[in-house]
Amino acid sequence: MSKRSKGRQKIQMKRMEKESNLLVTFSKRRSGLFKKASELSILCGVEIAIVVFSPGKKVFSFGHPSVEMIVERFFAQNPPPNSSTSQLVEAHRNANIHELNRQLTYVSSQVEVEKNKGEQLSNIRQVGQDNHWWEAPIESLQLEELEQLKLAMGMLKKNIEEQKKRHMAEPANSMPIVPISSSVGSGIGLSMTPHGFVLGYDHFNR
Amino acid sequence: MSKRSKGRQKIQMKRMEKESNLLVTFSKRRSGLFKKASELSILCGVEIAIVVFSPGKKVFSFGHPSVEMIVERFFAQNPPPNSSTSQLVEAHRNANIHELNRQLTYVSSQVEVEKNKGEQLSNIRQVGQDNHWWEAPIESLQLEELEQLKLAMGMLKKNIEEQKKRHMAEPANSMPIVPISSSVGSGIGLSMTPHGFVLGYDHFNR
DNA sequence: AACCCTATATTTAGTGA
DNA sequence: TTCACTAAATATAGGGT
Repeated sequence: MSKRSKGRQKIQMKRMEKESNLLVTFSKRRSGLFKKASELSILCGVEIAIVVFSPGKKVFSFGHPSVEMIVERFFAQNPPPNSSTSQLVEAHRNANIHELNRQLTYVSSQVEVEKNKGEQLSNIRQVGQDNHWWEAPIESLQLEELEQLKLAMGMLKKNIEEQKKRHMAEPANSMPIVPISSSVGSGIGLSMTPHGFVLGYDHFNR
Repeated sequence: MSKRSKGRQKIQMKRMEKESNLLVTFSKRRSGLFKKASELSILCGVEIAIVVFSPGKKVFSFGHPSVEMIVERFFAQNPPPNSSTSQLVEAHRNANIHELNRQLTYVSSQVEVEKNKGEQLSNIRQVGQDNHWWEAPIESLQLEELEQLKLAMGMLKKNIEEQKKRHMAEPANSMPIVPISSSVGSGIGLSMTPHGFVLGYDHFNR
């Protein structure tokens, strides 16, 4: 009970040996990667999409505003040679699911608004019953609500994950899910910095 | 000169105010994000693609094996039976699952931030911890936002249920993970590659 | 804008429950 | 498999050049 951990250890940058650790690491890092992407998106107000195939060949994605939108943008700038892809995107755009997407986006925006309000929140007051929570100053209660929301989100997410898993994914096998994605753009850019490796010309000017 | 630096400072999770800092931050974080992606790819031997639009609207991408390939794989997993329409619809459904997942990830991260902020901001008010609104209606809480969320989630789940029914056999594809490549912009081609970037960058070491 | 530095903020490998 | 924890490894604001 004294030394319970040796702390984080340095690892070689090569494929992990132990499959078990690999799986755990994948999960942790994927999560961290998505978080970073989310932060980048928020902090800089930019669009980003990520698509990852897990060791089990399942697919995971992150996108803001959405993977589809980014794909569309991509193609809008640089029409793809292969039309099958664009067809998919096209079809997707017209899909009925748009409604659902819209709703989630809406909820998301609401949370965002709430966040900002909460920031300047230190003491407050009323919430007219007629006021929409996001339009009127909110009180501390919201923090609890957010707390609940967070919890609920986690639960629902887990639920979805569960359903997804039950249906497709599976024991040591594949059974991929097929989503959307992106491709090349026309811009130029890409300039890995730190120590070299700059290509392209990104003159961040507006 | 005593203190040349205050060290890393904590920042709010919201769009950065100062455009100048935003640009610098974007550059740094994009770089970090790509590095993380690269590590994930190497450590776990998985495929991943990222596309980001800079504040200046230029495109940056990372991909292993390449963004294009991953995109293709995305759509290629399920070979077209015949009707392009059904295929598209099918792909669309699958895509939706991930998109939703992605949305949840995003919103959750936002809520998380606010939650933490809220914790240190107040302890006022306590909602019955055992009172889970999604399991039983709560009286004192007029959570319109949660209502919205729940509604959206409900639809989401319903939608997934449907997809499940429609979704069945799907040959697991394998597709070996190939070496490198990835490209940026229309022909420029340079890119970040997990196994060493083709342009000398000291294999991510500090 | 790209880098360098430094003091912190975050992330995460390894372990145990 | 999912959490929780801890300490070491990294990532990065902020400030200079």
